[in-house]
Amino acid sequence: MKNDNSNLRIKDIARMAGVSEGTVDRVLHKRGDVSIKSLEAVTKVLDEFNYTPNILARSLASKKIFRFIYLIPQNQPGDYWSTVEKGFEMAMPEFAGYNVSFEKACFDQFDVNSFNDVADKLLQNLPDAVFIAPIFKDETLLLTNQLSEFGVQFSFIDSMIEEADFLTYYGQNSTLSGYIAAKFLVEQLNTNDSILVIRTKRKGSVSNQTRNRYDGFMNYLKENDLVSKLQLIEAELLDDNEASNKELLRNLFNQNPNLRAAITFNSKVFRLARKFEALEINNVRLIGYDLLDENIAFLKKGVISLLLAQRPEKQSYLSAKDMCKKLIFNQEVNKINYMPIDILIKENIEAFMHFSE
Amino acid sequence: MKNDNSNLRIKDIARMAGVSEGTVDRVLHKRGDVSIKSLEAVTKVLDEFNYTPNILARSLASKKIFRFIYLIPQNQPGDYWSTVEKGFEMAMPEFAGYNVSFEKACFDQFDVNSFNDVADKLLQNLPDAVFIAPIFKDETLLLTNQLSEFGVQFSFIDSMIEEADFLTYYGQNSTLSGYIAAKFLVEQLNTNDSILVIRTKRKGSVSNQTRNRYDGFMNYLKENDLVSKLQLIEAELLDDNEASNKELLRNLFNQNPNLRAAITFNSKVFRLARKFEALEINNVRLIGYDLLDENIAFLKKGVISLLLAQRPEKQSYLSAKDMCKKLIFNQEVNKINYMPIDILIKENIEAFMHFSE
DNA sequence: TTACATACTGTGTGCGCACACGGAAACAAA
DNA sequence: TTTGTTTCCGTGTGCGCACACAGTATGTAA
Repeated sequence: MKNDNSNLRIKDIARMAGVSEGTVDRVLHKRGDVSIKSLEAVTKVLDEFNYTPNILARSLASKKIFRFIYLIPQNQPGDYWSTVEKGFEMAMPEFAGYNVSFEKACFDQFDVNSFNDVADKLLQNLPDAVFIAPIFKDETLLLTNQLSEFGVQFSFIDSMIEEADFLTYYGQNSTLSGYIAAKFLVEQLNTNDSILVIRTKRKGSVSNQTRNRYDGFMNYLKENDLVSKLQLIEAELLDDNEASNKELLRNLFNQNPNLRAAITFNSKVFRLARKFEALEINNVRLIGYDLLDENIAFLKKGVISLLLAQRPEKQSYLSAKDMCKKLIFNQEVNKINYMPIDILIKENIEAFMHFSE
Repeated sequence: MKNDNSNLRIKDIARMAGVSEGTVDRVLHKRGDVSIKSLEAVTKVLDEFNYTPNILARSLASKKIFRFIYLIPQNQPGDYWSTVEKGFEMAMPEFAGYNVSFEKACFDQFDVNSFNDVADKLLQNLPDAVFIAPIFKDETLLLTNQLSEFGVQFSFIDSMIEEADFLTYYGQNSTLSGYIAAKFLVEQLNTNDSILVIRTKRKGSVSNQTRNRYDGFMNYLKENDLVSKLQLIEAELLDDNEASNKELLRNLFNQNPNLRAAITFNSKVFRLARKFEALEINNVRLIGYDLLDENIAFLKKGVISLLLAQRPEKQSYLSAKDMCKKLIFNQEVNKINYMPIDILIKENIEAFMHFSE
């Protein structure tokens, strides 16, 4: 290719190839009805000048409407998945001009049937692209295989299934984020101090993310030979019994005066913080994950020392943007994208939140 | 306004207002030659249906080319200002379709005359928008006053001049970033430990940013009553004498066995790190600013413990984007935007860098 | 020969908008 | 009356592209 002359038009290509604009159009859109001779002539000129269509004109003239659907867990304002949804909502107005429409399809993350239901409905009315949070691995794979078969592009957010032929993945390196949490948690501890590790099972299942974070956490302790020097106390809180949870914590702290740090690997550290506040537990370093409204409030108050975050709204926004790049702008995109692991403390949370709009 | 019917066209507005498309066009562009009666009729319909033009069609039909110019210090690959420039370069292809062209105008940040030269040249051939890093306050104000007079929009990056009538500012809260640096630096120190504070004057001047960071740093120490408990050792490195700098450091460390932490407030902490490496100084917590290539390398090696960053490439990119929002998409933008203060350590730098592309 | 299918190609129209141009209408001056 | 001026308004064209449609050329069968 000679140069990136981007103001070259179909008309110019046609003239140079010695054919009409219609023929060039047929080549560009692989519509057929073109003789081999013409095809070669056009392709040659196209390559030589590295023709790129004017996206504005294309979108203006085209009647094609792109249907994008996102499959994520049902959510409430302020929780994790609502932030993910916000990212898609940010993308909507930006790409509306290019005839992209977004549809939402939520499922119950604790009910695989609800996932299958929306998956079935989706397959009956195929969209142009799908974004999936693959909570249910096997069922998701079933869906994505079908999508591949029909030539429908799809992307993963939050976590990924390596076997599937997805366009992009945006998510966090959870193991690493557990590792980092450990580093900050033990920083100021002395030998024989204790760490409280809270593991909440929700409806009997532990998510991949949560498990990976725990593994990363333990890796750090092992690598730095801290397992023997620090005492690890693992406890499990019940999802629905606030009173007994509080009692449990009270006892734990009474029995372990050296308890100086606490961590939980799901996004609900605010529940722990709430208890800490109620029990007037100070001098305990508390670290958690994700920027839920309630987590942020406790971080600002100083009950939570540090939060690790992963910009969930960017995950969805960039997924959508990449899909447009691929389908509309015909650009290449990067397949696997690990989000930065943001370290948030009382002092930098304000600017961080404000910046994300 | 009734609704946000965005697929309403000029033709529809014209019909509803009982005038021709040309008249609607004249109203939209304030081109005059419209009777009061028509003006009112059109304005009424426009408001009622909250008409928004189709940006794609507008850009396609319009022959206007937007000239954006950015005024930043001359830079070398890998240094701070080159990252700022990268942000503008990222914006270029994204907005090229909308007929936006970017021009670069660099000056010597230690020579006010060079700034005045480019400012003069700029005024002789007025662009549509200007982005300025206001290194020289008074001279910048002289320029921006002229720009305001001619109705040329301008934005500040890195730092701002409050008196000027700028469109946006993107930059860091430097005082806060100094405060946070102090928090992380003293975290693991004991009473009577010493902190080395390196202050490099470049060509006799200290930038606002650097001074603010220092102030924030001292604020933290005062607020936490550490000034008396920790010993502060201030030293000044020379810009051009590596050998004597090394000697100076060697002596400092010999004389102060309690030296456990070091910090410098400009972006060149790698120079300090280099000396630390050469002198085989370990066990000293070193904190610095900004993600220069060399800083990152020392962070990964463990010589630098922590870097505070401010996403300079986002500052310029978002400035450019906001300018387009204002001038082309006719959207409102937020005036003052503090960047997040990113906390980078060995473990999370990789994903952070990769993510920023 | 005509009729008709096949293979390919060029032209025309419209997407929504910007903008030039040529007018009409009303009125004043000659 | 004619001529000119001012004020206002509608129409036509083109931006680069997608796509429908009407062709032309050639071959094949009746």
